[in-house]
Amino acid sequence: MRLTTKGRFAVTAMLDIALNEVTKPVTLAGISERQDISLSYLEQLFSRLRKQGLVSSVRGPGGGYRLAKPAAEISVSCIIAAVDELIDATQCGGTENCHDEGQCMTHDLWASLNVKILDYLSGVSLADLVDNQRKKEAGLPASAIQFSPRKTKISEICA
Amino acid sequence: MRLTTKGRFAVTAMLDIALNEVTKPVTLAGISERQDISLSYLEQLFSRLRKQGLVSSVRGPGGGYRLAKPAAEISVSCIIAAVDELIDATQCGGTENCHDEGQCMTHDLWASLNVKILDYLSGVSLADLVDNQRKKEAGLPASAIQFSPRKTKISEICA
DNA sequence: ATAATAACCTAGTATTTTAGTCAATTATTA
DNA sequence: TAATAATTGACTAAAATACTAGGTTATTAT
Repeated sequence: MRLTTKGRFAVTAMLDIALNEVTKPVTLAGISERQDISLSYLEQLFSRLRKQGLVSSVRGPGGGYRLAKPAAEISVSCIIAAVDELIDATQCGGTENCHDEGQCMTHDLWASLNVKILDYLSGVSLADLVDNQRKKEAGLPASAIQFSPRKTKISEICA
Repeated sequence: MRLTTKGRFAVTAMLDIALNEVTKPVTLAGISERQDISLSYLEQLFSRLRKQGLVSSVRGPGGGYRLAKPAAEISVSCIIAAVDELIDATQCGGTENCHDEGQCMTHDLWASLNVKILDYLSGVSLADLVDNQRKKEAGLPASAIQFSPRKTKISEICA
C-alpha cells in the first residue's frame, strides 16, 4: 500500500489549484512557493496528474494548470492513485498469489483493509477539502471532514 | 503511514504461532520454513514483538515463542505498531506542524484517515484471523473478516 | 558434562523507493 | 521576439526496506 508524501504533495497541490484557479490557471511555480514543494518534483507529479486526466494545462505566459473536472468530481483516492500508481494493502497487488500458489493467510485482512481505505478516500472530494479549508480560514470548525483528535501512540493502540 | 511487508510478515508470523502453539512453543525456524520468511529477518521482528510484550520466548531445545496473551487480546494494529513503530498517515506524526508553523491544509484529511485505519486494524484480533484461517481450511467461506472482492485498479477508483 | 538447540544480538549490505536536481525543449503570448 | 511556463528525460542523494553473516548465551536432552 502506498500512502507517501508523494500522494500528500499531490493532494495538497490539487487543493492549491482548486483554491486559486478562480481567474487564471495556476502555475507550478506558485504552488511550489505557497506549499513549499520543489518545482521539479511538482513537474513530475503533474505529468502524471495530466496523463490521468485530472488537470489540464495551458502553456506560455499566463498559463498553468486547471482542474480538468469540477472539484466535487475529483476524489482524493483518484489523486493518490494517479501519482502512486496503485493503492493496495495486499502483498500481491490483487493477484491472490501472495504465498506459494495460493493466497497467504492474511490476504483477506489486507484486502479488506484496502477496501476500507479506498472507500474513505473515495468519499472525500477536492470540493470537501476546499470547504474545509475555507471554514478553517474563517475560524469556523471543520465539518466536511470528520476530524478526530485521537493520538496514535503505541501505548494507546495496545490495550 | 507505515503498512509495509514488515508489518505483514509480523502479522503472518504471529498468526503462525497462534495456529501452531497448541503443544510446544513455535520456533522461528519453523515459521521461516512454513511462511517463507528469512530466519534472520524474523529474529529482528521478534526482538521487537517480545519487547512490546506480545510474545514470550523459551530458549534451548524444545524452545521457541508463544503468544504472551490470549489471541483474542492481540490486535493487528498492535502487532504492526510493534514492528513498524508508528502508524501515522500524517506528515508530521501528530505534531500538527506539517506546514510552516501551522497545520498543512490536508492535515485533517490524513489525521482522520489514520483513525479509520487504526479503528479497523484495532478491531481485528489474532483470534479473528485464526477463525478465518480455520474456516478457509475447512472449505467454508471466511466470515470473521469481511472480505470484499472489489478490485483496486485505477480505472475503477476514478469515476 | 557436553553437544545440540534455539533464542538473542550486532553489524553490515543490496535493493528499492523517495524526493529531489539539472538541463534541456517546446508551445504560447504579451 | 523575448519572456513565460509547461514538458521531458536523465541523473543523484538519502532513506527505508529487506535482508545476510557471524557471533553469544541460555537451556535441555543425551
